[in-house]
Amino acid sequence: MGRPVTKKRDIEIAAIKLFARKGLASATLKDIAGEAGATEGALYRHYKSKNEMARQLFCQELNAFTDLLLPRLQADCPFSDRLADAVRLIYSYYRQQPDVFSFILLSQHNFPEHDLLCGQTNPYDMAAAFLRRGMDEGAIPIADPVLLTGLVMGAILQPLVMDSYGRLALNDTVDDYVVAACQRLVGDV
Amino acid sequence: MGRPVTKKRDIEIAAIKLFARKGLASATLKDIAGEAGATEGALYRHYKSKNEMARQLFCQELNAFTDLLLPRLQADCPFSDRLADAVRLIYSYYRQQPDVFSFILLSQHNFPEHDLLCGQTNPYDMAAAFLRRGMDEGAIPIADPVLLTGLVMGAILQPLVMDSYGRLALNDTVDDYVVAACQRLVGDV
DNA sequence: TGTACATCAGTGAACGCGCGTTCACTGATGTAC
DNA sequence: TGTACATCAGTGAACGCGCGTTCACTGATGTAC
Repeated sequence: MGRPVTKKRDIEIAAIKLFARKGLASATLKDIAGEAGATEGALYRHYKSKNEMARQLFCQELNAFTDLLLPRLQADCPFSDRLADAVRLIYSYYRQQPDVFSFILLSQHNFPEHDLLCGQTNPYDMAAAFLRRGMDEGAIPIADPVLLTGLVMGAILQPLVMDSYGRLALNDTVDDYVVAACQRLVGDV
Repeated sequence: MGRPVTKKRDIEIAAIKLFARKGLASATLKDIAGEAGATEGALYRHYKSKNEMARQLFCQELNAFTDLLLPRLQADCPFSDRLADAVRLIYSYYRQQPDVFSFILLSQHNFPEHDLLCGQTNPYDMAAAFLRRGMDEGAIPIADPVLLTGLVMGAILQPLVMDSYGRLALNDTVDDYVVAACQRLVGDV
């Protein structure tokens, strides 16, 4: 039997929460240690440095999410069902773990090259491939898949950003509307 | 005749550029002074502090932009023309001043209360009012204006974000496609 | 026109604070015999 | 079972660096007479 409980998980949860709410640069180790009920030194028992911790948490959480998302995007069902599934998954993931989701969203541009290294795929490439397949299947009109990815991802994610900044209160009826809006956006036929 | 040239404008341009590219917290005064061809002390001849400078630049640039946008949104022409005008203005502004635009986009959540103070209106409220009027006029289906604002703003802005991070190359044909996509998205009739 | 003074953007060295990081130490747990 | 030792998460004080900020000083320009 390995050593029982450590504070590693507490530190991770605290770090994700504070990174999500204050940003990577503004969340200090003092903040994180305080939130986790540990000291700053404890952090270095589990991670090499603050940046290394942030990078590792980012990859870990991003991969956990894309492991759920990818099967939905590649499923064997009509394009519009796959799109609806994906939107609902994203919104449900955000509702269950808002800090994790905000952390991924906010930090995505802070790890320049490691985007590609930590996982086989990143969400943007996955979305572009998904849309490209929809075009190949004749489910949606031909267009630049990368541009359409931007439009769709933006439309899906912006309401979540607005929710996390208190500009919008997400309720249960929202998902259906967003699904329908995305289907209009891609020009579903 | 007032004093001739100072370095104030150089410092502003350098600050906006570095804030846009590195973020408020990561762009240091040393960076900014170096980029502007000045010393760190020179900055304090024009601004009380780094944060004060950032806040002032943000308000100044945001107001300059909304002064252009608002008339388009409130014009006396069909709803779909107003929408198209607004999209084209945004994309043209971004193309002409990418650093300014990225700075506004990135910094928008860093000035909690001053959003409302520095100008009469913020872009999200303006967009929501614009969409509400479209619904009142019967130009688009009734929906939650704030949610629809999120969807539309996200769709419009995300391609610009992707362009600034090199994921997407904006060319001249993009604007037309984005305009059409937004019209589908709002359910234009 | 020339002289004395005021103003002010800019300089560059210095300062002090807050940050990430280090380190000697503690104490609890697991292992060997 | 009991004793000696190894391991390792956690502590908290200390360190040094980089940052924003300050300040005495300079030099150029405008103004008064």
